[in-house]
Amino acid sequence: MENREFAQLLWETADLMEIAGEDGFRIRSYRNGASAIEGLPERIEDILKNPARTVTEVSGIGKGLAFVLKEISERGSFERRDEMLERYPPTALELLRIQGLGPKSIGLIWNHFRVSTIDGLERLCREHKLQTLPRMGGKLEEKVLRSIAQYRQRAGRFLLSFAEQTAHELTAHFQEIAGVEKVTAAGSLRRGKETVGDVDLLVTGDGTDAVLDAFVKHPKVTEILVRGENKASAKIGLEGLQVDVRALPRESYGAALQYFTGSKEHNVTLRSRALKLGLTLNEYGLFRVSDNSRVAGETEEEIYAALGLDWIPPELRENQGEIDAAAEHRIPVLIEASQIRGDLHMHTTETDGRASLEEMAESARALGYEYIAITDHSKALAMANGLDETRAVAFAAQVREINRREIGIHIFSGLECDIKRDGVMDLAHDALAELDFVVASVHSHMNLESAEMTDRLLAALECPHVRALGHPTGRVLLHREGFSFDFDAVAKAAKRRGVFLEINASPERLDISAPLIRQAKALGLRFVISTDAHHPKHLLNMHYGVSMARRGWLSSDDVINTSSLQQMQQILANKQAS
DNA sequence: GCCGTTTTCGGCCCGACTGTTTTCAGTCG
Repeated sequence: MENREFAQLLWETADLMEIAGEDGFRIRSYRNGASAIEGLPERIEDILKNPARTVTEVSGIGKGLAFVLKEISERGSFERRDEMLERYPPTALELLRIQGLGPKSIGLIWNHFRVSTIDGLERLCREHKLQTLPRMGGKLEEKVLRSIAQYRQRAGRFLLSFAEQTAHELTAHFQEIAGVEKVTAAGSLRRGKETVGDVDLLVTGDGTDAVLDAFVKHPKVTEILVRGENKASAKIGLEGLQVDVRALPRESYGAALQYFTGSKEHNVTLRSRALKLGLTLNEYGLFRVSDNSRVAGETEEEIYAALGLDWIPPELRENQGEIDAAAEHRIPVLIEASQIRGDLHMHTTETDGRASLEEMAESARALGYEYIAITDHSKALAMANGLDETRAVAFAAQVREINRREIGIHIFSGLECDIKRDGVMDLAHDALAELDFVVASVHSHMNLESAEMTDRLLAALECPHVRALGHPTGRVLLHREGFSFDFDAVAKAAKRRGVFLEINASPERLDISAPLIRQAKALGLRFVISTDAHHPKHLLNMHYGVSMARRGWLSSDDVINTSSLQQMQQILANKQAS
């Protein structure tokens, strides 16, 4: 069983316990444990199996959770979870996604009406039965109905790229208002998370009231949720992305930025740390408990410093070891987008791309890149007119010819070669040998059993010409989970074979995720960040991949396409031993 | 349920806003 699955069971049990109205601190312990497991670079299962070790080594796992993890490993569930599922049907968890209802209300609704589904809840609202419960009224019924409609439309999350675009638009609009000083996006957008639930915009200056006004009157606003003195919330556009705009006094800008950047778990741990130092932290600043005097608040750096910590890059703020690392000056120097010197995965009109090789090369050169690899599809993707052996060999010759003309950027001949169902590469080895950079990817039969998929990937990695594993989990954000396989085994094989793991920067994929990046880095793997561009404008997606790499604690050394052209030529000339 | 340079017991993060109420619980971030 994978860490993600252990964590999932703890998360959902914690939610059910909250609905049952159990002790909040115990619930928090379950969530802390789940979070710790998700961020752990090693497999829980391995620790459990090793008699010389114990899972209580993991901070956040004590005797109680150790017992729970053992039980999960043995039979896939545990006593308290079973008990909770006897009291509440699992569909009740879905109700937590409906805005306006929390665990207390969901528990109450279940106890009174035995309703635990979205459809049932909708009926209660339409028949005005919800308002017969204490502290519930007609406005709540309306709000819940609206929330249900939106929930059904899009399950509440948005792609990072979409949220970023909305934030840019509003920021530009607000900055034209007189008196506005700073407009900054906080929240999961600032942390570079692959999907975003809502956008937080922080505004300072004298024009903040005008900003809140301009915001709620913005033509794209479809529903105003809150309009207070310091904060306004509204849904934007048909998609219903929620945007929160907060007006702040200048002296608490840093505190608010810190507070609203989150994550929630990071902040909780930070505030505990503050209390131990006799300080209290909120969105207005850091204060002494004894006399309420201000210690810090204008910048994030001074807040972290007052807590004895180095400044922590937003991408790391997930309460997964970054606070201890900051206390011990172990925060790595993270990779920056400006350090990327080439893009090693893109397509052209030769297969399913929208631009020619020359156009892609020219766009990459304009971005200041030193090199690119053209990696069109292989013949298994017939729909995309994938290359067969003859075309692949001819392509390699064509690229050698272009490079002789010195066009201002070096081109590596590449291929995104399909991994067939049985793990065999789509093109013959002697054709692959002609190419500089072969990316191996799965595009078919994604629903194999985990063991079969693992064998398939392991077999592909044995091909001596494979240099990178493309979009390793195959996930498509908000649409499709990644396929299941033994990541640990595959990563170890990739390490042994000298194969690089791709961090696919396409905003719909962002594959692999930060926890997997950390897990792979712990095994000593190196990475390549690639856009998988099918159009010149997609080359600009590189920074999303860099965000993922940063969330995975990577430095420039971990990523091969921060290398100079000369270094890259050496890396690619050095075929791995086999 | 976790944790310990004040603790093996007694703590455990903080505030704004809303709706339904007349003093506050629940939700949200």
